[in-house]
Amino acid sequence: MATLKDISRALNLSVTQVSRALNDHSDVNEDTRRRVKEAANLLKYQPNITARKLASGRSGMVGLVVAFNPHMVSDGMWIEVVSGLSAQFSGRGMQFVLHIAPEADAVLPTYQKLISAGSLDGFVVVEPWATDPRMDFLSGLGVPFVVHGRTIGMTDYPFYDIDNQGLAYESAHRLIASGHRRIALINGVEHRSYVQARTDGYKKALSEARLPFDPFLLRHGVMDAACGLTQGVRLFSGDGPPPTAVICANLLIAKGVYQSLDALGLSVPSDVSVIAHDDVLTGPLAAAFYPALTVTRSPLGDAWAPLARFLSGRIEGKPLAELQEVAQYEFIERASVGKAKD
Amino acid sequence: MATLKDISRALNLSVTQVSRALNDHSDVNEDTRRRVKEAANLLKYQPNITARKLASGRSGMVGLVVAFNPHMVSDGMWIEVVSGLSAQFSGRGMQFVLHIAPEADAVLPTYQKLISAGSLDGFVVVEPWATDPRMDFLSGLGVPFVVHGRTIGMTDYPFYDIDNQGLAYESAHRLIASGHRRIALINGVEHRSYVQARTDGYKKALSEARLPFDPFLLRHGVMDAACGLTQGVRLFSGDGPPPTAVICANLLIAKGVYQSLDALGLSVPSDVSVIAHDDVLTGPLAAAFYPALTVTRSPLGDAWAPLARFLSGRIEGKPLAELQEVAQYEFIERASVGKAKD
DNA sequence: TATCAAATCCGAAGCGTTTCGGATTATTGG
DNA sequence: CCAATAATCCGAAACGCTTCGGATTTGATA
Repeated sequence: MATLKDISRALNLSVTQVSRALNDHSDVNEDTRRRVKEAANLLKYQPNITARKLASGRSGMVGLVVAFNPHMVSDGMWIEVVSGLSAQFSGRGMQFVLHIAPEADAVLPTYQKLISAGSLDGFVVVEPWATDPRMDFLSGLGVPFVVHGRTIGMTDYPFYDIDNQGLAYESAHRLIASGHRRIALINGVEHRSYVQARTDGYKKALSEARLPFDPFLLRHGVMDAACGLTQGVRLFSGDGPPPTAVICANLLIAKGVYQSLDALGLSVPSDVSVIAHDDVLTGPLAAAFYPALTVTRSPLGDAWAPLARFLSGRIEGKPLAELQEVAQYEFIERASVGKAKD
Repeated sequence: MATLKDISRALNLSVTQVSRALNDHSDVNEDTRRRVKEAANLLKYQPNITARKLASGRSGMVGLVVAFNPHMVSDGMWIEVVSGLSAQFSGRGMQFVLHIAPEADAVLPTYQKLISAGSLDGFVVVEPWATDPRMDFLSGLGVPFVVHGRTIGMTDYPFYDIDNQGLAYESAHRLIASGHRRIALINGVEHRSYVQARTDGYKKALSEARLPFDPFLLRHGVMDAACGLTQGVRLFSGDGPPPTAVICANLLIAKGVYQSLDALGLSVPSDVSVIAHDDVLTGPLAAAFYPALTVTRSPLGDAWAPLARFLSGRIEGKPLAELQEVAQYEFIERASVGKAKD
């Protein structure tokens, strides 16, 4: 483990100058810089980020804190999030670590501990709620963070989000344009901000078309196939009059809905039209929809790069305006939407 | 963020003494210690682990480095591992973090980086191969680590393992005792050390009974239901003469095997006997086997506490003898094993 | 030639903690 | 009453890095 001192000794330079050379400061001779970097390579120098953090306040380490919940065991999305972010940050010479808090109540204290322990430079927070204490907490402490998604209302923090309201609006709007009057929305768990945003978009489309909002047609649940299946059954063979179209918050739900329709002897799109949102997760799902599924599409994987960029930007003190983005989705028309029968 | 200096000032003590008081050193007056701890609480003092690491070489942070592989996305076991370990370490006042390397080749360099960066005290390594470069690498650097499982042969490092050879041996032995002569083993991916150990136990039972080893009956694959299903089909409707019993490396495989037998019109245990190993994972699997499944049982969750204990023991320099354990499994006889027909 | 600015360098302080070596006081045994 | 011992305490150095303020050299400018 070579140190700055070793390099400085070898080159007959001061530790100061070696440090400045390696960190690309301006006041060091180009030739010196070259020699220093050469020597650093030769000696396999790796900066001690502990010492760096102590001296400069920056460690180059950022983290994600999530509460353990039993549901996540079966939900591979976590790995996707963590490895996506990990790759992006290590591409920027930073370290990304995951910390699992034992329960939801422990998240804020865990932040507190990690912060005052002084080992992390910032955090990324995922799956925000419509109103979320985490952002307030971190803001209050002045700790840099970036959010995947955003809260409703004022967002004075960096974030990357997709146009959830827009995609729900457009899905509903297109179905309405095809003559549908009873449109269901099978959404994620309530109070997640993106869930709420989609509900808003859905309602907006309804009200613009002067269609009534029927609570029977709005469903919440964890976004898996089981949810799609059960909600599908309830919608199409339940108490109320069934919808003629359904919007699914993701592909798994759509899969469940297809299964339920199959079981009930209903067919897509002649009996029921379906639109889903496609997060483009890796894994064995998707692809195999028949009839081919019309979707709004925005790859989850597109989020990691901007999230990493925004968080480092925040740490470096860039202005907020450069650190916020709401990405567009793509509307992909396939075969699962048809004219409403009446 | 109070520091030691703040406390020392408030109490008119030296920083040294405050540090020693908080760390339970011997040469500090009981009364002083009490006062110090009180003040620390009052000022919400949290030790700066960055500074601590720099001064003492210990940060109280340990980590797990795993290579990203697409398969893990669908495999919830990771969350289980990470959260189990996380809980145990935080119970010992330590931090546990996960670092995902972009690919298998990047694991060793990632260790290298994290080590010379000087932020972690040690590592836990999981899913060892029969011969595994990670242990050699870490040993060579003198970095503390603990292994979940162990390599074949000399193990001069702390580990927690279960008696894989024993459970495979006993499973095979019992089936042989019930008159079975053709016994299949659907095992995990080759070259994992626990997979190899189980193969060894299986072969040992065969050879003790003077039964031939038939490569047709030994299957390897990722340990999920799909594997159990396909291997089941191949075993029981494939080229070779089918077995009368099958040992499954975990419950998911067993589930797939049950499905395959069901599909082929074979029944348990009259046509085929089944024994599986039960890791007792949380999640929606298991439980629903009919007929009830005979298993060897050793909960994965039992591993986290000893692993954490062993790693901190290693860091504190405890002797190796106290830091190794191979846990016993339990044999649970249920309804899936019967006499062999002939 | 004197002056100034730019380029390049360095010493020293400081980040918050641990720890070594000793200092001070109180206690005990002879 | 003195020396030895135990109980408590403290100053200062160290960990490896960054950074502030200034020093030195060079070249251009007036």
